Amino acid sequence: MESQKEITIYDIAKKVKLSASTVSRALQDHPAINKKTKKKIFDVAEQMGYRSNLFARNLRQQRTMTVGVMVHELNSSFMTSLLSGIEKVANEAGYAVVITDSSGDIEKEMTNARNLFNRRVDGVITWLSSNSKDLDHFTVFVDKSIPIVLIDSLQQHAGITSVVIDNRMCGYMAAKHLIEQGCRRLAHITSSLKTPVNALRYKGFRDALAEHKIASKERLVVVAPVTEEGSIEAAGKIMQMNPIPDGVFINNDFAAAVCIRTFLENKVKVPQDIAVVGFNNDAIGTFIRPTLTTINYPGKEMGAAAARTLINQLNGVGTIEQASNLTLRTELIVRQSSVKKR
Amino acid sequence: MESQKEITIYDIAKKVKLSASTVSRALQDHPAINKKTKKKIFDVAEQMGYRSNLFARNLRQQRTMTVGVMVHELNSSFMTSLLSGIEKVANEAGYAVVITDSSGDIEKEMTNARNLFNRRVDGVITWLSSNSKDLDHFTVFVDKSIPIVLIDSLQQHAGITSVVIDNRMCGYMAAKHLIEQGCRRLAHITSSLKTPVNALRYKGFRDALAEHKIASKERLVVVAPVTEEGSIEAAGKIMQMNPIPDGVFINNDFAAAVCIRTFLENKVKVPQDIAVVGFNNDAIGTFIRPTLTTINYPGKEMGAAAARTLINQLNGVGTIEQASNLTLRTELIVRQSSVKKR
DNA sequence: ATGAAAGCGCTAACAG
DNA sequence: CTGTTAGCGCTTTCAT
Repeated sequence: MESQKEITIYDIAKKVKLSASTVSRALQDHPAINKKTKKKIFDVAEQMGYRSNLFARNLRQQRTMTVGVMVHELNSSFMTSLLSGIEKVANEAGYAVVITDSSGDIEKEMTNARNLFNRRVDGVITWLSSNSKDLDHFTVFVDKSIPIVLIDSLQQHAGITSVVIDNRMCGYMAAKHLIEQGCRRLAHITSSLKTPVNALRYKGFRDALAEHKIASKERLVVVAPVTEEGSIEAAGKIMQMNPIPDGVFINNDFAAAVCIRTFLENKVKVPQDIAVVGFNNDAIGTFIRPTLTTINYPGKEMGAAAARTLINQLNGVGTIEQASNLTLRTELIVRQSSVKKR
Repeated sequence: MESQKEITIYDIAKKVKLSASTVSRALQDHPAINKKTKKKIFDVAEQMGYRSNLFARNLRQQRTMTVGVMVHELNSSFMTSLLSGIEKVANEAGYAVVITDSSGDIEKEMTNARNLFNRRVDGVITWLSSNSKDLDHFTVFVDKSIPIVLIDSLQQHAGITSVVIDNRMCGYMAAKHLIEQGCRRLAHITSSLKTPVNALRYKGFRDALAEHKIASKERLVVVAPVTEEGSIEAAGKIMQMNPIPDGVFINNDFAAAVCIRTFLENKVKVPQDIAVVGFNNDAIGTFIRPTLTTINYPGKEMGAAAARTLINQLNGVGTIEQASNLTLRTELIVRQSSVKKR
């Protein structure tokens, strides 16, 4: 059927009776080539079914037009948004995206880093697990001046850019909104206060309380894993508080959804008795009743921003120092679960 | 700090006073190389910070150890499962995974195919949008004998393998289960009967009815888009039927969740008045009350199977003809929404 | 405006 | 067991 043999620029050169260099230049739209010559070469290339050989070009140019993406778990819908943002920007800039998933395994993470390194990716975007990990496996990249962009990580490291959201502001917005709805006894449910991200959200939460001269009591904080059982238990603890809080900021939409259900099952009205603000803007928030007030976590935008930052660095636009930390705006999405006033 | 210059096998060869070929062979663990020599070469390579240059190797071997993944929309959580399955298998076999997303845009899909082609991916895995599209942009791959695996598509095309689930069986299982629960008047909600996938599910549904000598009435089928509004409307239509159906198979978990909510809001009890079976095994199914009986859609397994099939083809194990259609087992997950009997 | 020639780093006959 | 040699397809000085 088809010729199995790949067409090279030499084949084209022979056909048009010119040198390979000229063909190469024409194909790159080099200015110093005669317009007619170019057109002819393009036509012949098309007709012969030529496709450029990227490795040969890569080998020559010492770059791959590829960005590596390392994630520690390929499961949440946040991941899809992130990837989608990265893919869009990278593709538009002519870069391919290769993904690796370490499934939370630190060994595999190192292997993946090594593989990407060997594949000579031009840059790396990575989403580490939330617990503070050291960045040793990235030093290979740093040493070779391969740019790295970290997503949602507060690690500070020379030569590494981070794309984050303003977590303190998120906590602040959540609490402020609850206060504006008339809440005066605010609780917080979180999976842990040890991670920098969560700690910052809690700090913002307290800042808002302080600003409104509301005492923030540590015993109104419930630490619980983000599981169905954990959240039911957390909701139980909230309901046992005396007096019961009139507003709660829950650090995760799924947990918030379970809590709301638990509250309602126990005749605690939402938002009348207790107003609820979640976190993430998961699809679940619009499904449940009352619909869930939450803070949007802009996954796709973060992915896009990370890719854009990386590519700018690759193009030498904007030095690494210039923006070693990019903070994206988040927004409060007000729905029914928190609105006490009309 | 570090030498910016890349170490090549020549540098190693010079250091150990051997030829580059020997180094190359040693690094590949070639059997015909002295153990001691190997060890020495490995050590020196390690110490000099050598990393193999994949393009050079690719250029030489005419393959990239890369599989391309094309999806038509990078948003559902099904996508993440799929990718996760693909990534795992591909990575274990030493392949990198590059993803592209066409965002439902047919133009972009063709460009992506072209790009992957130019990047010389060794094989392609793709998930097309459900409406029957022609496969013209894949002929380039077929012509060059680059294997392609289609996911969840019933397209039949020479040289293209499909990984699918048994959709007819899914519909059959759903209906059979409802019948076993005592339902005798079964309805079906689907987004369309025109897609082959949905048509097959409906066929299975009817087959089960026929098997139990239950009349299947076309007017008990509701076609509605999978949106909140669409599903509320569909639920309304079901409730207006006279007599009201005592069981319904809804082709999507989200739609099923909305329907259940709508039923309950209208004092139609689930499962007592109407038993519900959904489809997909979304996370939402365990969250709602009653919890949702559904059919598991094995995304990760499909991804893994697709990758495995592809890699087998690349390795020459199992010809294309041998398994041009791989059907994965699905299972019914029984939860509260369908159980009438104790 | 075009060509000649070298070389990117690696692998695989072939030869010893 | 190891070395020699050629070449994968492309880009890019340096000439002309």
